[in-house]
Amino acid sequence: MTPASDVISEADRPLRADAARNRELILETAAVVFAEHGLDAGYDEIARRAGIGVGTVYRRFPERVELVRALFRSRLDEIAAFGEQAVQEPDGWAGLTWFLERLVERQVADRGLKEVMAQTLVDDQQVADGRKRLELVFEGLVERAQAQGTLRPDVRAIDLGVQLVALSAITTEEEPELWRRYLALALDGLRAGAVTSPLPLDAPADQAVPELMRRMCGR
Amino acid sequence: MTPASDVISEADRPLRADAARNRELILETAAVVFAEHGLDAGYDEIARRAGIGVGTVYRRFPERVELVRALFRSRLDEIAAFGEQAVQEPDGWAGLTWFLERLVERQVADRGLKEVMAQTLVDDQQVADGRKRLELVFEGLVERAQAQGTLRPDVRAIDLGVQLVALSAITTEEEPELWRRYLALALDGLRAGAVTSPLPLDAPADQAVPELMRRMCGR
DNA sequence: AAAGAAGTGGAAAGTCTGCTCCGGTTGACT
DNA sequence: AGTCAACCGGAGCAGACTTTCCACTTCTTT
Repeated sequence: MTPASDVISEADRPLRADAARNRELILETAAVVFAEHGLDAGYDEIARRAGIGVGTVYRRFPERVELVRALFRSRLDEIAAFGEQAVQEPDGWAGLTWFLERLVERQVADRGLKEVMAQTLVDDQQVADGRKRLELVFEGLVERAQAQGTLRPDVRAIDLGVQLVALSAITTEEEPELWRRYLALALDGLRAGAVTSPLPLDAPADQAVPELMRRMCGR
Repeated sequence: MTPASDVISEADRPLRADAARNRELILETAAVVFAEHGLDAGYDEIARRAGIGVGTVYRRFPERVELVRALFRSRLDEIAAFGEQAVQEPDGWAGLTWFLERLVERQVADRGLKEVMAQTLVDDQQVADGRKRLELVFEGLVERAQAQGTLRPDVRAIDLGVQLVALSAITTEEEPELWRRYLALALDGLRAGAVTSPLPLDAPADQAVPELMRRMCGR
């Protein structure tokens, strides 16, 4: 059908100056809108706030996933970097709790980020890599704190992930920091000294996690 | 305009046999549908499953709240009864945890119930009374366990309510009981012995609770 | 500066969802 | 049994949201 050269040139051709400008504008605006309304905010909201037509948004990002990818590829690495920073702290418990606080702070401030971290709308290599990196650093922190005897030995990193997503729903307009109270309670239950009896179920299997996270984010 | 007698007779007139039958059918079906999809499930879903027309549902319950009221008035009392049963147990901690388990079980099984308990769609005296009764019995259980020195003294009943709603989102098709693991973790953080440092914030103020609950139920 | 390719805006078409309305049916009452 | 008000079903209307389309503008190239 179409010669291969056409396909390549079509994909690689640089955007026209005004189109490139608009692309940036869309990304900036979408970052704000997604943070407020989550990943399925309307395109017209983005267009309106950016002061451009809806058509322009659809032309640049015909698939919503593309927009999401473009926005969150770097964000996940940014978050993982916090984890690597937390490893610097010699006290495993202190490092872990510091990391958890940073994570919830981010998720509370950005609903879109929360949804991306909770596995919704994935299927991108780079996003998957970012999340994988995050998982690894998370597991490292957990295992270290357990080795130091401060974190209870019967939890896995995914348990903390689940609690994190649950916690990040605990905010209000008037009391935006409320989650900190419940994080403190949860942390007191995670200390090695808090163990009373074996946990009644195993941590969720890997393949169950995506559906779980989707549910926790409100369908 | 209309004579007063007309208004009265209109309100009091008993339903025709077929209409009464359908009303029951709607209630039965709505109980199932609300349990599955939450309080804003579509009326057509209810109609379809009941094998009747949408119009019939709308005619009988023009306002959704009326349907919700009719369904949940008794349910809340039923739940409060669990609390009163829990008081029988002399060990305050055992009674409280037993009660919490019953609550989450119910909320996980019935999304509509969860939303009603979480203060959404209220403004009915009887529903408000039911919730009030529930609150009181809850506070009683909390205070008793604190007096017995098993529950940490720095939490209030509303804290348990918040954690409960958060926990009841933790379910999956394949692992419906998963919430039990996280309830166990939360409980370990609620024991008197788990206190490490003062909680960083106060429990949410009463007037902040409705918005909080609404957010936690997914908008 | 002229030509044409690329990009734009927003009106209009398409979709989805909640609700109403009315021709036809059923049950209650005499 | 006949009359009529109450009730039924579901086609279809209204409004919100999503997506496409194209006449017009802007940029790039020669």
